Amino acid sequence: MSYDHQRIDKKWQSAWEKAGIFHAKDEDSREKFYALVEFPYPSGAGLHVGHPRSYTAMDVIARKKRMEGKNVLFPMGWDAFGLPAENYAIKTGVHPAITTKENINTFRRQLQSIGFSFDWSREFSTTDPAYYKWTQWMFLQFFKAGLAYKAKAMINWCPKDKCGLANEEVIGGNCERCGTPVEKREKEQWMIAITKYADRLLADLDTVDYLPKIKKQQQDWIGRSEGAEIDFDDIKVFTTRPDTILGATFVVLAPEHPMVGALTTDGCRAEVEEYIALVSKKTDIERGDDTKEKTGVFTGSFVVNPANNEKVPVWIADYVVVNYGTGAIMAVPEHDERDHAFAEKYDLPIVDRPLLSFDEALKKTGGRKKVTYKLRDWVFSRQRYWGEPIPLVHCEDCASTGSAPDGWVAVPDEDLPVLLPDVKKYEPTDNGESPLSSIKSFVNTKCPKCGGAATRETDTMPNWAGSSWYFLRYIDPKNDEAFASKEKLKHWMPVDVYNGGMEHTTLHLLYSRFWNKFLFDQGFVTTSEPYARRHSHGLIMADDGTKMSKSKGNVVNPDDIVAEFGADTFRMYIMFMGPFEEPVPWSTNGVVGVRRFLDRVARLPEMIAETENASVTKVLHKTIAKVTKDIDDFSFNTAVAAYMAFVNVVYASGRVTKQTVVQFLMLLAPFAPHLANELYETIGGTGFAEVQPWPVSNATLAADDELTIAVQVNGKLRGSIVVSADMNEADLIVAAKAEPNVAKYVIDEPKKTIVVKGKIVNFVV
RNA sequence: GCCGUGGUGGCGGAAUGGUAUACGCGACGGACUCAAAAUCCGUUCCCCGCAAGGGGUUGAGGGUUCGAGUCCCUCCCGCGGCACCA
Repeated sequence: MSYDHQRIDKKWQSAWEKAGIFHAKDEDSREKFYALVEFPYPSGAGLHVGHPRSYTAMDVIARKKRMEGKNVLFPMGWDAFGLPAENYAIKTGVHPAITTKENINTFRRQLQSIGFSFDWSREFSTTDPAYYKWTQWMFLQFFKAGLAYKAKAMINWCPKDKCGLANEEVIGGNCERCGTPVEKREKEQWMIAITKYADRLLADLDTVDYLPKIKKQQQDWIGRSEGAEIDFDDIKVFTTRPDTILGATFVVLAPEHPMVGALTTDGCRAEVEEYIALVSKKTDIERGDDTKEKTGVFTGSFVVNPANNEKVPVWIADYVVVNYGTGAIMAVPEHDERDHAFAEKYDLPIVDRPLLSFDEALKKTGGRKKVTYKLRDWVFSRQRYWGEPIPLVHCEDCASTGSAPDGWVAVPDEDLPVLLPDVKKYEPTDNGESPLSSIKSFVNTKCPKCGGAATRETDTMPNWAGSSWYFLRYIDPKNDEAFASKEKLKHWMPVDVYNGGMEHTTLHLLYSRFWNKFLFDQGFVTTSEPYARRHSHGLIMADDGTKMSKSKGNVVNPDDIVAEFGADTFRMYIMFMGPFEEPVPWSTNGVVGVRRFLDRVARLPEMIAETENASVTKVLHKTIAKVTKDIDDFSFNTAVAAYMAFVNVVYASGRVTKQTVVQFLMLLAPFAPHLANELYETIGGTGFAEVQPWPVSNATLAADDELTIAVQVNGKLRGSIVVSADMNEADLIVAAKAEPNVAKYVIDEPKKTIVVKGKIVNFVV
């Protein structure tokens, strides 16, 4: 009998839905377990095979935890603000809300067809006004705490998306979304002071269980370095090597440094202005290219090196960046490669002077210890339509009376959400204004504070806003009084295991940790860290090892695999294809292999007998132990291999007891839940597999009574002997020596005999 | 350039310092069949050998160890992150 996957998949999916067995209960005496996957952006292309890799892994874990008696929360929702829906609207005129709704329906249908055990009763989208009401409310908490501020700053600007970007959204000098090289633009932007949390975001990594590479990447991104700030007259420089200060023969400012104008002498002004104009035209990539020759220009001014009172010239060069340290450096050509190259090119002195100690240098110069971070504040404004409106009003009157500093007034809580208005045109503008700015009825409003005429902020939030706190909303998704009740937060947080892509390590993962910490400080959430454990999955590549892409036409659609081979085959193959953290190529042949395995499983009921070989019982208990451990370790591929090995043993033996089959089906249920339920029902089981207890390995039954011991001579394998497991060491050595082939090599008494229990006897002769 | 990570059959991959190549794919052979498919059973790292057995093999070269895919050193290649961050 080969199994009819289409019938079975549907049957059990609707049975689960009807019984509501995946609904997490807020009041429950069982221990809670919160399993989280990154919620998807519901794109028009539908689900990609990459999505289910993460979802299947966490579904396996969630299903196992339920069988182990945990109260599991495993939710799903939609991160639906973002550019593709907006760009589609520009092309077709269809409102993003409509496309988003359609795409969500497609995604939901696809996810349900794979049989994920999500609690659909908690589903929401970040674009729901009932949700973004709280995103806006949280932004106002940042604003009220002084952490959200509007500032004129050089920001990253994507000329294609016509939108400002956060530093985290610039990948290798290119726009994270579209790959276009970013430009620098000076713009007034809402910023959030994530840098105030730099030290805690770094230090608290010690309190969480993240993959080491994830921690490392966050540490590098935060980029803490200890050094000193030292005054060369009015110029403050930052250095990690104050000990080298006697060799500092010039000072370099970044071209954007505020003191450049004042320091430039009339004689040098034309040249300096020309240089600054030249630099401002460069993209980040051009400027960051350290293989190119360094360029710079002399300001005409000199300052005093406080360590030796020597006059040193002040230069401007774009190898110094304005927003790190103080934007100014002391150049020590003798100790720094870059300074050396620059000094050689412009014929500046290179001197070898003795080193001071760190403290000596500070004392001599009046310098201060200083810690600097590479992390920058979060650029939070976007000049696009399809995002949460920033809930602030600008009032000139309040600005002039001083009742609202800079005139920015928060929209009162009772007026939230500030709804996204309908527009006719979605096009972003070249002048960097949001499309919302052309809607008079939205822009013109009354000041909540003084009642006078005022205008709304027209920038929207980045798509990272809604995803920064969604894990909190799942806990209490229908609450209208708060984003989530304190009691429920206390019950469910933190997330026990969170899986997602490495590409979010310095974006979503960092932002949401920060966001949660802020809410914690304000007393709104109960844990300082949102995720106790973080894991990540590798990309699924096309069968030729390249990235799947629509343009190459090598994208695998999960629908096709589910329809042809069944949901369980799809799930198990995705888990079997390779180590979970590594990128792996898709192989349709591999899918066929897993389907063959499930066909073999489907025939197990035909082999049921009154008794079974001891080898079958033994391998069952070994398999239970291995699979249990492998799932906990995210080692899903070897768990699947263990299932296959078990079935191979049963086939070789030809018979198996019903009891063993039931145990095996329960063990299989997290990976292949539809087939496990069907077969369980076929052999007379009652109730869902999902509510059966997780099988327990019996160590006595799993133990071997006979062992194969490898016998080595000088570390080289010369034979093997089968002995009873309880044989003592002396007898074992005698038996090993007696092995005929070994005896040829071991004639005299061995110099040394090494016995590795249960594995090896090694004679050194 | 710096940091991290990896390199194992024809392919995807497995292996707490202890029998390298589990499991799957592919290939080959057999059974079943009028035949094919499906299924079931075998074989499948390389070399020598009828066999017993022997030799070699985890990117290259050294080392530590009774024993190294695993640990250490040097080098080569792939992937990821950061990238003039002072």
